[in-house]
Amino acid sequence: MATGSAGGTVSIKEVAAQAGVSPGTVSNVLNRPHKVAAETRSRVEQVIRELGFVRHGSASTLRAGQSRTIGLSVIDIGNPFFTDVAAGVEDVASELGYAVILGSSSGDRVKEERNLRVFAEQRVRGLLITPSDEDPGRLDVIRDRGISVVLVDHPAHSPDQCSVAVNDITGGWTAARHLLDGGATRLAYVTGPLTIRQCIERMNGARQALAAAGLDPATALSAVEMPAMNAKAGQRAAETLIASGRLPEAIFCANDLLALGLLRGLLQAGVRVPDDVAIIGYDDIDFAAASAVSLSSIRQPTFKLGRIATELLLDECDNPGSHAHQQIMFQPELIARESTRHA
Amino acid sequence: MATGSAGGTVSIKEVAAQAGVSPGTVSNVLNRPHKVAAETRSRVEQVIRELGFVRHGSASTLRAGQSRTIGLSVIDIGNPFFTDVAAGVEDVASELGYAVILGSSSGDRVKEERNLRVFAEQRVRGLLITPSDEDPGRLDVIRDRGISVVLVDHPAHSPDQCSVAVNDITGGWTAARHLLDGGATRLAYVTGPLTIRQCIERMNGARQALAAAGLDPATALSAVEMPAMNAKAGQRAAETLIASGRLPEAIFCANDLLALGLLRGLLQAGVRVPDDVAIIGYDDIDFAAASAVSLSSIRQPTFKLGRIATELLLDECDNPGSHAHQQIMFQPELIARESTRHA
DNA sequence: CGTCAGCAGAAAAACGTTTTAATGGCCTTG
DNA sequence: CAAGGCCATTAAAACGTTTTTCTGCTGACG
Repeated sequence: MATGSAGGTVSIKEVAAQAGVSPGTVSNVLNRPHKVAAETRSRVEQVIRELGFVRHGSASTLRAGQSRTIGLSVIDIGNPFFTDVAAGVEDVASELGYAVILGSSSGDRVKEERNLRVFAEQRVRGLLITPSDEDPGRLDVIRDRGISVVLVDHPAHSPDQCSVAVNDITGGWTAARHLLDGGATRLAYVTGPLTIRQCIERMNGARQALAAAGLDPATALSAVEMPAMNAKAGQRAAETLIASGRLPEAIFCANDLLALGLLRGLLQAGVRVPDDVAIIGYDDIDFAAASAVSLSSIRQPTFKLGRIATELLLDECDNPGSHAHQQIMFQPELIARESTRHA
Repeated sequence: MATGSAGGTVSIKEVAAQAGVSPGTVSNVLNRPHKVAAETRSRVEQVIRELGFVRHGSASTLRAGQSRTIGLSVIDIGNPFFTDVAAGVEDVASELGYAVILGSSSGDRVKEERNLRVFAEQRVRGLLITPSDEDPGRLDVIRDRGISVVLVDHPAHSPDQCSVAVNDITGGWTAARHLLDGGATRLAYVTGPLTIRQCIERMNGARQALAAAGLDPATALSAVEMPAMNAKAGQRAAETLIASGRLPEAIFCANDLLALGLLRGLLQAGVRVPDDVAIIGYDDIDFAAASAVSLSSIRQPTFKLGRIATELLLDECDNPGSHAHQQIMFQPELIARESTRHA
């Protein structure tokens, strides 16, 4: 009941007039209820309900100098990894009344920059970003405006900012170690662009594991670099590998999307998994367990990543004085399934 | 180069002063470049770059009375169906310089309402929403403020608004028809809450197909209603069906997530698919083709849904005079794979 | 040569809030 | 009883744009 169907938009002034108080008092009811006498407060609240008043966010942002929105810039919203992160972010933000502005760069530098500009225009309160490369100047548009930034799935290089990440070196190490344990000595690494930090570090981790096992990483691990990190690219990687004539004994994929595409490509070509080739992915997305041959993977605490990043960001925004920057690093976890079942 | 590292935030006034013009002229350079003499314009643009000026979106929104943001409210951002829609939306919006505010309701009425309020506060230019139920009053907070709404994956009931949907009756009909073609006569329908329109209509479509085939829908199709529509719920549905002692000959799932979970559950219990039970899902998400037994499904033009909905919305916003409301209805498409392979 | 149209730009008001300083009433205290 | 302090509230300025109205100026035309 009591929805103001007054057509147009009702401002704080009209509420004030109707309640017989000044606009300032209405503002106080909204933002510092304890400063208003109980009786006045309830009268104002009553009028607010009757008139269906909704605070004009832009006016509030303009005057107060800070907004109730945060920006979220991910690389690919089509990837369940980022979707899970986004769900975590949305969860916390919505709880606290923050709006989340979404930007997906698709790995496109121009698009990422355009998104950052939109965030800057909106004067987002803070920004959560999984940077698509190492360019440190990229975020200047944002930082120049004093907007806090938390890096997601990317460790901060300096101690003056927060970050939430998962150790990709360990992850790569674990994956390769697992393949070695299965008896493989000739490995391939199917990856996205090697400009992406995650791709490089997972590879480096794998190399370290090979070296530690007494193998020469240069010959024991051949990289297949694809321009994208989705299932389609994985399928094309399968074609490439098959066309090359000599399949490796085991394949480590930089993410599950690549792995699922690769798996499909190989199975279609009559390659048996894991008998002919073992495969391990990365991220442990929900669908990894349901694939044709269930996919071994490296699990990351995705939802948590989003939640904690958002909590850190909002803490930094709300308590600039007491906030201590944190660089949180989670450890990934091996999930062994059929695709790497040892003989 | 030429990034204004002037720390704080630079306003249109400072640009004006620096360029020796009035703030109004700077505004014109920004919004109506053709009204400004070429020489003046380039001088102002030069200063804008030098100072690293970025328009304050809130001030602009406040004064102009309209924002450059749109709201997107979906039911479950974790579902690839909505993710694909979101990708389409983001694509168009970002191209046109609009920011997308994301809200995921998780089917929770309270959360949806909270999100709508946030959209209202932000004075979004327009709203794209997949309503989680039929409640017509839900959107009043939005419509009272004159914000355009386009329904996504939901046909509009009245001709005074736009909608983009896919025919769920046809989809249900097609799915059931396909199962009947495989020789099944005892079917089950694994679905989410039957308060969700899509779930009901797909069921009704299936029933019509049964009736048309001379079967009694009441006995030939038993519904298994789950509280959620994700893989976990699908797996639990498998347990339910197995516990019931008598498996149907074929199962139609209201979406692919349910189907994938169900498939996994059945396979783990030793049920052979499609030999013992055929399964068909809905949405044809990317992962349907890669599952243990590749999943037959009903494909919807998801990305397109998002793109077109956004185009309609922005057309409605930008040309309120000439805009003609459209209720667009796509037809779904059967994708037959192994999970319904006929004997 | 005078008038008028057209154009570039300036000045100022306005958008809806928040916030600071000011006001008046009431209670406490000496 | 007077002075001071506290409290709830008000008045008014400010945030950074956009937009409308207005002012000079230039050039064209009769």
